[in-house]
Amino acid sequence: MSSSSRYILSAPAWPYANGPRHIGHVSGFGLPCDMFSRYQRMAGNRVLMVSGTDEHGTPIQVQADAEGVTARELADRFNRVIAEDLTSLGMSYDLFTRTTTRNHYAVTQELFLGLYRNGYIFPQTTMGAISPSTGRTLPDRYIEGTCPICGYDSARGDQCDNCGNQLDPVDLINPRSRINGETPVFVETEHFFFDLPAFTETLGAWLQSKSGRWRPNVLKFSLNLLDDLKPRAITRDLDWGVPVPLDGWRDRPDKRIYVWFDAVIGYLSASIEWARRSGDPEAWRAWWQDPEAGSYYFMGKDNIVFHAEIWPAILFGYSGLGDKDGTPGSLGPLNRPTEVVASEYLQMEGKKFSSSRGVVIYVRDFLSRYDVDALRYYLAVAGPETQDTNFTWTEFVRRNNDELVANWGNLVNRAVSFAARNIGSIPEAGTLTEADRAILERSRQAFAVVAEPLSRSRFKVAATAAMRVTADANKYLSDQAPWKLRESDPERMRTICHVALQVVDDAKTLLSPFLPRSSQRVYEMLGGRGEWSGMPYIEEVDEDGGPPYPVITGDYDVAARWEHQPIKPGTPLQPPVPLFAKLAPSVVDEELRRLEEGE
RNA sequence: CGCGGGGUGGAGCAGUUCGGUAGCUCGCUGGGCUCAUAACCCAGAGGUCGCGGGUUCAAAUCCCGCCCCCGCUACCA
Repeated sequence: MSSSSRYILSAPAWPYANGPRHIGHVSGFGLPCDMFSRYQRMAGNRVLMVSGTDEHGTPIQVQADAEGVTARELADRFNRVIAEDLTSLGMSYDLFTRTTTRNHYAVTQELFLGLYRNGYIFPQTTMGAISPSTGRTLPDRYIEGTCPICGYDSARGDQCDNCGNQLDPVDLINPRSRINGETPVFVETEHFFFDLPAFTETLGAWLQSKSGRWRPNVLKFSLNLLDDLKPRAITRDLDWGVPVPLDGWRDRPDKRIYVWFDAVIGYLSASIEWARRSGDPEAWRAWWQDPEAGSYYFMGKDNIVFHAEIWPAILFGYSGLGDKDGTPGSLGPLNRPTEVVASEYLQMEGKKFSSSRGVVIYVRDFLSRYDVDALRYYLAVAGPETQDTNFTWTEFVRRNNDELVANWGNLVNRAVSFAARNIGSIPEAGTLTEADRAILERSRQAFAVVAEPLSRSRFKVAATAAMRVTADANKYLSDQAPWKLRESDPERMRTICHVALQVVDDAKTLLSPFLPRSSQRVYEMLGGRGEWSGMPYIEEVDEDGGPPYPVITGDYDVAARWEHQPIKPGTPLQPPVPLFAKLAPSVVDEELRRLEEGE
């Protein structure tokens, strides 16, 4: 490991365990984080990428009730489904766990206590809606009724869709539960509140210091939120969740910590779980307490408030750094996010993704028909990086055929098959011409050119820059036309092949963060052995003999390095199998028909 | 209403922070090549940068006003 090696925490948002993942989900939190992490590892940094399924909260309880299973059973099911989805995408998690582990409960309670002791959490009695049949909190968004302002009869508990006014569910006329139609009762209930206003100054200064680094939309949005910070209830009347770790509360079956408070703590608890599984229980500290360590959080834009406001506030408060000061909890002070990387939304053929309306393509279905790297490429170059973008099958087929296949796949194919047929192995380079030196120099410089945007999560620019190398190489081959030199100048032909294969090798390195699977194949084509791109796998684990559960993990200490590596003359070459499959135009119609049938 | 994002040749986008008459990946037209998954290479056509004002020697880029699209509200990132 080089002396410039940094500890990098890669923190992709925790998918909610209420169904399989579709490509809109993974376009925001998943694949961007994996591309970033793979690059950082190749650049020699110590990456820890942790996440898991977020399994608490009312929506899972409601869905479980509807299916006649327990919340735990529902969470178990989708935890496994989601772990499989993410593994098949090649998401290089060091640990993908879940929020229903004993470890997570303990860490969540520790952070709650740290904040409580520092005065950032306080109890307060409020009026809350309760479902009379279950006794559970009925969140505002599950209540509807007649708007007291305009008389619209399907106003939601928090806002009227008709007149746009903000509402309080207590004021609704004829309030009813959206879950089962019953009339909610409003009762006095005691809850714990997180004192967000106590972090206004701290968060403001912290956010200001990120100016120029973060994506402007994230920063602007976050700064705006500061004007109106209110204490936030972080417990609910519910039995599905992490118990409140205070005397008189600990054993109550009807009070639990709010799902969003415990979900963000997952980043820390998963790091601690990873450390314990790795054999050094203290190993997590390098990523959370080393002042030089970086932490990068990836999510969709709807999660900005939790990652740029609430989670930093929790970390400040636990570290004793809010407006009320305090002392760090027993884990010690914890690093705040270096950057919150939020994506916009992916649309599906011009519509919002909707599983119930069938406007959706699930990861599993997608990958059963198409190459994972084709999806990764599409989302790298056309994903919702700074604005909403539209996934269309036409565009997917086009990107796959005209860019991935025609440009990169074809370059590999023509370069390797020509050399294999005419030479049989990687040839030595003879005397280099001006053109040879130019293309080699360009591909070598590309490492810095691509690294710069990649390290700033500008994937579109980075992937395009990497693809430019393959276009240059295609041009080089056409200009040099080695096929004309078979008889007249075999020596020159061999040099050209050497140069072309070297650039192919460089390009496969440059494309590895985006296309790990195909880069592995090119690596093998050119004589590489063992693992170039580390791939995740699922492992069954338990906690001290407790119930088993699947985690995603992997060994990513592999051959891939972010650097030009000289190819080895003499390495035998075989005529290659095409790297990517060209898609028939009929794919568009087939998929659009599937979409229509789903609706 | 408010907040955020966007409106650039046929498509998808970059450029707007620190103004100097427009770029990328494709498509299209014509030509070339034949190593390669009819892939590759060259040339060309195609844009008054949403609309209207303003500042300036000069604006896609700064200022003012307006229009339209998307999201922040929904089982859903």
